[in-house]
Amino acid sequence: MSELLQNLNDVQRQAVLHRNGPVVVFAGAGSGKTRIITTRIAYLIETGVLPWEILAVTFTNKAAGEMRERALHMAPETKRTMITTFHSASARWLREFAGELGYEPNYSIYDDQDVTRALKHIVKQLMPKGEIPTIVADMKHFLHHVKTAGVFVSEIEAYAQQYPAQVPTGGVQIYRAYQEFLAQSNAMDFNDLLLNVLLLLRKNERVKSILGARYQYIMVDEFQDTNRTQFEIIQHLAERHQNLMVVGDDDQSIYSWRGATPSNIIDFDRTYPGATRIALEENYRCTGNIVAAASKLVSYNKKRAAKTLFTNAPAGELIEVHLEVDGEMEAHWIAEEIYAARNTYDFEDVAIFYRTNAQSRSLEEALLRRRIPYTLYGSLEFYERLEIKDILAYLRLFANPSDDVSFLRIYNVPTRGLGDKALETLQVFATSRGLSLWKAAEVSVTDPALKGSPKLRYLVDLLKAMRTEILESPINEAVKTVLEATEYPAYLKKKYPDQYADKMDNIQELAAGIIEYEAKNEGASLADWIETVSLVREDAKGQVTKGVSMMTLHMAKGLEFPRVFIAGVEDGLLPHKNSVEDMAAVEEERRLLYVGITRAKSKISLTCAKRRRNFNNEMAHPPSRFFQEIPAELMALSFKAQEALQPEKTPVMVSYEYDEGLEGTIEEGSQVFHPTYGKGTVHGFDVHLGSRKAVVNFRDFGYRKIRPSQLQLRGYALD
DNA sequence: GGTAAAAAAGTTTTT
DNA sequence: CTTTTTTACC
Ligand SMILES: Nc1ncnc2c1ncn2[C@@H]1O[C@H](COP(=O)(O)OP(=O)(O)OP(=O)(O)O)[C@@H](O)[C@H]1O
Repeated sequence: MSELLQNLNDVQRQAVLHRNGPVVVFAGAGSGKTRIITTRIAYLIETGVLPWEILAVTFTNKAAGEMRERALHMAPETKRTMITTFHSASARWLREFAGELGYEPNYSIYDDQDVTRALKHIVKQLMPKGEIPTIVADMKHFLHHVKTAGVFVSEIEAYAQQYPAQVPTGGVQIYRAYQEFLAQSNAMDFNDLLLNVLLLLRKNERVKSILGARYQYIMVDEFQDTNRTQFEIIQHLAERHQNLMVVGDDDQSIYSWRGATPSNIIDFDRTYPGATRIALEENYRCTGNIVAAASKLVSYNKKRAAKTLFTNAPAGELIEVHLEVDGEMEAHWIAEEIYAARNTYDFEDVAIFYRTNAQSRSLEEALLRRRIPYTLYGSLEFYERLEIKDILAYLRLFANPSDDVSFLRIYNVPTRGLGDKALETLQVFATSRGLSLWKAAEVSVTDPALKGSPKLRYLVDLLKAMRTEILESPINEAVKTVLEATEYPAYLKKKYPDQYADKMDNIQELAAGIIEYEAKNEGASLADWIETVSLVREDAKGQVTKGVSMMTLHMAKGLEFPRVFIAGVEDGLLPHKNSVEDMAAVEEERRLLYVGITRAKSKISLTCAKRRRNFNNEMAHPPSRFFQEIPAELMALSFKAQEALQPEKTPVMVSYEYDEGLEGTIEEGSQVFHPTYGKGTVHGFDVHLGSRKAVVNFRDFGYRKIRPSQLQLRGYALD
């Protein structure tokens, strides 16, 4: 028997040995689902399948990375197997085939911020008046919604007729204009990556036959989180060979807001009648107490498929519950615990999970104070810094000259005397000729009849020279070239004198990231690096776990750590306040906690804070309602937690002490409160620069004109 | 058209 | 409270 098969139980072995035909593995947390996939990849290779004939996809970069590492460990040949996320796989197929849809292979991938910029631009052109910010936000939400649901732009008209309530005014028009803008910019957003692959597989016989033949064996992990589009892509890819293995757990479905459809796995045999079904029941990861607590908790969900999960492991320690007065103290306590137990648990063995990224800050500070090393995962901060975005915009523009969003960003950065007026002229010109902005700028300064401005000519010449140089030199010099040619450092120094050094450090880090990438991927082009950066947004430095791992509960899925802390287990955070109204949403929050708890191999602590600073004001959160659902005998409560968790003191429906002020309309005579100016009285209204403003006499600041949306109503003056 | 000061917005979760 | 956007003035 192959050595690979020896680390498996009988059921797992059956799954790994399963050769042809569809199969679904449905099992609870820590039962070895990922182990099945990684072992099966290695085993298939060992028994003659070529590494590149296997495709393994999952959902998050973190989980894909973990899977890649485990597989590599078993069979080095898996280096040539595509083990990745849906989005990265799609991006790669589109580099090959996007030409069939009218894109250039060097298309840009637009992230959330780019999408917002593009939408702003479009909304401004289509609806010159009105509250642009709210429209942009609404439209973004709408586009995200329909595109996640798999509604193509060609289908939006019909969709709007069928579900008028789902489509805001102007939605159809905006969707069309948006796709046109992206096509013009040779760009795709994250949803387009999937939709375009699906479109090719549906409509293009050539692509379908090439991709359909390419992968003999396809495996999908975390299948409960796939959406309709992803499942359909997989169906097309597997149609010819029918060797599809999907693996998942409906109790770990935590991406419903991204269109995840757990019925994909629950009703798998409806799509593939006769598919083999394999259930795993033994948890190999956690202690008895952890399995018992998590199982009981998730059993409170009404919507779930029945399953058994047991462990032969000893009961181990109790679930530790700790209550603190505020977020800072909570973080402090966690840091002290980690430090005190450093001989039992190496820092690398410890993870801290939380519901929202914003919570990481106080935790970081506490760890820093104790000098505990840590790695923060999933923080997008680095790529959102303005200096990084600026440099990236230049590089992206050189990889894809049609990229208008990038052009708009660097057009006057560093400042070179090109303002809104000149931009407007350029935009009108570009639209009338159907050209990208850069191309339009080029034409307008070369065509003598158009007498483009000298400033614009300077920009065009600069960009052209830079592009030539960058495309001809090794990619690790690209950042240097941009800095030198644009004199960006001088601009930074002038504009941000005190942050200059920090910002330059960040840029250096970006440059170091390119060098490292180039070393790892021989012959990689600038476009390859940009794609990686757009899709796998981890920090530029090499991602070797150093110290304590910190991440959101979402990101923790699929991982495991000996020692786990979950911070902020409070009503309002977990379940999150935006979810408490809706039963289904609360069930998802419960699953989130289930996922978090089952990441722990030996010990877990759940902490909450009585009060937590939001931005302006503090809010009080009672301990999470989920504590009532974990058997009391499995929990070790600290003294303070004991008091707070008395059942009668934790009402099922919790009311919050949000400082939201009174309900009602602000009118003349209203007593109002403003975050900066404090208390004041409304003395009338005025239409100022297109928006309605309240004229307020503030007690300490006198008269100001303020948008009513910024004011909180505090009562009425007595006549 | 550039800049500083004032006002508004932002924190659910990810590709 | 911090960061981004808008406005007022040069
Ligand atoms: N047959 C086995 N014998 C011993 N250990 C096992 C066995 N199968 C899996 N394990 C171990 O159990 C742990 C959980 O396995 P794995 O990550 O594959 O589970 P999973 O089902 O994918 O979990 P989850 O759904 O919670 O992410 C891992 O540490 C793995 O090495």
